[in-house]
Amino acid sequence: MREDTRAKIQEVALRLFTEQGYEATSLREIAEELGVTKAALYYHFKTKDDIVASVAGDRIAEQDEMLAWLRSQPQTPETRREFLRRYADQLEHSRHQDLGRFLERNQTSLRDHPTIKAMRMRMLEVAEALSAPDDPVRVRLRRSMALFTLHTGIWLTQHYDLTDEERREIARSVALEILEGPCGD
Amino acid sequence: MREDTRAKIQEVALRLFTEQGYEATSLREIAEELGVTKAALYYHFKTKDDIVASVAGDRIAEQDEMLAWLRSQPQTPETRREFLRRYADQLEHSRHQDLGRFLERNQTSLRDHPTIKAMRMRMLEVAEALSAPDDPVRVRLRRSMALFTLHTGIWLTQHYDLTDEERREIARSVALEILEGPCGD
DNA sequence: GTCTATACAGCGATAGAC
DNA sequence: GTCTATCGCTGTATAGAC
Repeated sequence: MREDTRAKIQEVALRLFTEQGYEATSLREIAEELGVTKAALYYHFKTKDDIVASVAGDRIAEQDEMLAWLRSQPQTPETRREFLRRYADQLEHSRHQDLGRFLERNQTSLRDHPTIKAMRMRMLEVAEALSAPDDPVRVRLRRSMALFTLHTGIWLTQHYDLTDEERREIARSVALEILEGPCGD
Repeated sequence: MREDTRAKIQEVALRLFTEQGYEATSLREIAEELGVTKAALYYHFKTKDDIVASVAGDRIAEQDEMLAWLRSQPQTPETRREFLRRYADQLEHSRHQDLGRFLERNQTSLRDHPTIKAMRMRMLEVAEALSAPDDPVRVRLRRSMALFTLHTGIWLTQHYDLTDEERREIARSVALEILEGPCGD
């Protein structure tokens, strides 16, 4: 019963941070929802930031895995397409989507947070790894935007009457369109 | 001398909010940088949020203007291209770029702020107005991503050794590429 | 009109009792 | 492992000096 207090804190905190924002959510709120006091949270986590860091760790490992795979493959259009599909599949898992939504919505608050900095750096590395060293900047930018479409697309289509699966499918197909440029690079 | 205290507050506040985040910047910081007390700020602005609202007002008017122009034109590829160019030109003015960067980085903090809500709604309306009522969702999404490229592109290319003008030119050309899709819609 | 002085509740964080 | 009590700081508010 007491063993998973830590996990419950992570769960409640991530949900409230995503709904209301990181800074707008007080430790008192989190504690009250769990039926404990603020100070009890400080037994499990050193700081408020620390709650976030504990959740973000897994995601970094996955990004590193994706990056290693991408770099181990030959730089071909098919590799890039396959990477985008894998990336989209990863986003489907709701835990990542929750974490992703949280990070997207709390960029400023967490800008100087080391774990979050590491995650953003990985994101840029991934975007860069989609291009060869001699590709011009505009090609790099276009491919980065393809990656961003997977993240943004699901949010941008929220106000249409679609299922989540349809949203993902549309985001995926637009991302693939953008990836290789007009009339196939 | 005292007349432009208000303008100076807006200027300093917007800069600090952008650099450090909205919630992470205290009114004491802003006041100290201007050589006044916190309470002086409350003479000029009712609340902290109110400082933001006062800055965002101008931008909403401009968005409405852009929207009115776009809706008054025939829905052709050339209209859309021209709109993207005008939008990019507007972004060039540093005041808008500052405001844009600020908003981008403080989405959560300001989510429930009425003026900011109005701005985000305009942004989505603009993205929607790039498409006809019977365009499929994937075409709408692609065109929205073209618009976003103008905002994001300048940030994404920050770590290359380019002038601001080169960055804008690249963002503009990639946005135009994305706008009309593979092999020109 | 423009600002200072002062007060207040709530915040993240810490110390120490149980 | 959780509590109470407390710290310095925040945004907000008002009374009153000039």
